Amino acid sequence: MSVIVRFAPSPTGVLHIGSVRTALFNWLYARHCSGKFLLRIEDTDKLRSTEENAKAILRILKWLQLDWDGEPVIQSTRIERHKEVANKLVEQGKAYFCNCSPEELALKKEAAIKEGKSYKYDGKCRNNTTHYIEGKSVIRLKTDESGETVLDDLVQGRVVTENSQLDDLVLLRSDGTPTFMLSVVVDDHDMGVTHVIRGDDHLTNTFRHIQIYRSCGWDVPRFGHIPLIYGPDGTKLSKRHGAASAQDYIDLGYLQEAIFNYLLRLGWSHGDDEIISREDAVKWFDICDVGKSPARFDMVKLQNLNAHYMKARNNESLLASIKPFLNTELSEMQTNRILLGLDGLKSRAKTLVDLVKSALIYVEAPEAYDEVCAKYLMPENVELLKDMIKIIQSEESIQQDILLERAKALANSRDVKLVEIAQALRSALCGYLVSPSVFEIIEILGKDESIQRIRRFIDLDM
RNA sequence: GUCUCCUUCGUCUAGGGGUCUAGGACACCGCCCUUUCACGGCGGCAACACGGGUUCAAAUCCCGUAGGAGAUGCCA
Repeated sequence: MSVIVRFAPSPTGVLHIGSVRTALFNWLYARHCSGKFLLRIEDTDKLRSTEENAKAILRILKWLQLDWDGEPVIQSTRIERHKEVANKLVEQGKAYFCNCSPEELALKKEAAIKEGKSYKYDGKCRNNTTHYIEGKSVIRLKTDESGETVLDDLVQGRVVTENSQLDDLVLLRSDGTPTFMLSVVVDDHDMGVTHVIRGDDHLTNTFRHIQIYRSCGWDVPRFGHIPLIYGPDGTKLSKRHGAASAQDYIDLGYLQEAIFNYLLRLGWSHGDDEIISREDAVKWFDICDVGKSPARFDMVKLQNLNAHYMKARNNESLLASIKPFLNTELSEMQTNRILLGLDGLKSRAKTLVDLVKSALIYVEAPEAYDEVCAKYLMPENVELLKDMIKIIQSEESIQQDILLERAKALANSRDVKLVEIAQALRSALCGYLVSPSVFEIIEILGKDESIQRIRRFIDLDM
């Protein structure tokens, strides 16, 4: 039997980073098994679903290179089919019309809570031969009242629930629309899904889903409930923790391969391997190896991985990734300077945002200077800078090694440390005191631009 | 409240009865490299939630306890 999995996000909001991991695990499992990875957009909540959200989901999956098979299934187009299944269950006596009003049920629930009892629908309409009332009736499933339902979960292991815990869930709402419980089961069945890999928050729902499968007489797929991702405080990762959506991480300047690797290692591992390529991930991944315990999201570790993957990228592709973060178009000269400077820049950055900030030295002269730079405007430092201007002017080649040697000689003759000259130059060239090698920067900027920046700095009144 | 699940360094994890004086990675600390800061190299700190069993032997199996999380919708 070939494996068919699916990712079924609802476009009611932005794509959560936890959902991305669910998508990733589904994709990996499908590719590992040479199976199919299907996509279904669960847009039945028409009030909250938007076209933009749906598009954003597809865009992010593409960005992460999680390619899906076939066309995405749009759940809202399948409502008639869902209704058909619900009505058939009524005909077969496996479901029934319930005319209890939401208000009535809310009261019962409130009363139950007051008494400290657990609430579940009391099945008032279950044995009535109630007739359908337009706009009022819902269809409820006749859930097994006794016995137990066993779930042999691929991740969580064997989980058993007493059927008495389950109540008669709503299949079709009073407005005639299907609930998630119904839709998800019907669609998974119709799409031929063999393995349902989803977040752990669905685990208890699964017992209800199994009831529906059985009532319909359908094969129950295998389930794998992956643990949720927590924030640093150990509760479900959310907006409150800062970045929670996939787009947030893109905007923060994380590379696709870093997010892939990070999410992969959250709850899954392969011996001592930390840096794992897509190919190896596909080769090694198995849903059974996913851990049962939830993991906390660690931004710092993501940053470390991101730094690694930035260093691993070639400069052309890094430049392409940086461009969306720049608010100006680059001239050819600026582009070339950045390309040359990227080696020195990328080992110093954690994110693309960092990288862009530091790359600005190759785009334009400093707009402002850090206060600490003022120190290098003292007369003796200005003298050093003037000497450096002479050196830069006189050298035929301003190759960084040569400049370094000349600067060392200058330091010697003036009886100062090289660091004094370097920091003075850095102030002039960058406007701050942390950067790649100043001699490299001079080489890349060229004689004219370098001298111009130094002169401008010397003339400053700080 | 009820149901379900989870618990190894700060974090992600390896481990599945003896090879565990518990391994790796991130973070942190120190040293080296060094024109700054990074990178890189070397080293260090640091964990089996607790209590009972089972066993010659338990991080590993069982039972409790504690803590945490999720579910408990005519949301998905």
